[in-house]
Amino acid sequence: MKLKYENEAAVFKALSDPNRLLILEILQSGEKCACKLLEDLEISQSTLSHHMKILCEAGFVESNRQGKWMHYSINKEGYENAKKILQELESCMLTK
Amino acid sequence: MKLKYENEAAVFKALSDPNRLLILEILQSGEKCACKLLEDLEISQSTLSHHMKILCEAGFVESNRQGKWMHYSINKEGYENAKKILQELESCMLTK
DNA sequence: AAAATGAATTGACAAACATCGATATGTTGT
DNA sequence: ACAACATATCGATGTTTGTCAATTCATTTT
Repeated sequence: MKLKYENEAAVFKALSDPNRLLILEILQSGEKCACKLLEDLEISQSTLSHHMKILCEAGFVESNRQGKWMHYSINKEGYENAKKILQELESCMLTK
Repeated sequence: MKLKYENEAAVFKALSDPNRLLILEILQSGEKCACKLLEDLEISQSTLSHHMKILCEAGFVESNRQGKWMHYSINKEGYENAKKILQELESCMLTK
């Protein structure tokens, strides 16, 4: 089923940008607000927002608004899902 | 270190295309020659060759020429590497 | 209600990517 | 050496992606 591969490809696509990997690493040390991420990440505010959307949609990050600040934190589900896909890909369990 | 993230991003980028995931799955059932892959994969010969190069360079696939046929097979190292990166990313062990 | 502030969205643009047809390279059999 | 075949490379093209500045939206504070 072609759709399946597209969903799975999207998961890895989220991990295929250096800035996004850096964001994930920074978040490993705990929840951060967007403004804090911006300090560490020589990119514009709109670019950061764009990356965060991709990471959230792929399940790697959770967001929660606290007042006017947006707080981001690691969502373990994304990692579990990515590892599961890798595992299935490796053991020939994907359904056609 | 910026370079580190680029190398890691390239690993996941290799997995971020539906056709390449399909190729990996097909190879799970054993070594295949390019012509066999071409039969299953509604893409042109040059496109297949391009994808195989990416998969090989990212460490997911090994190639070995047998006469005029090129045989491709799964390279476990790529999967181990990808899982290692995911694990490090998850446990905050990446060196800055 | 108005001003201020943080984040998301929009529109534009260049770089990267997937794809193809055509051509080149490498291998086998005549 | 040559013809046939399998694969790789090249050049072109349309699409996707990462990026930014400008704008809009949401929230808080005055």
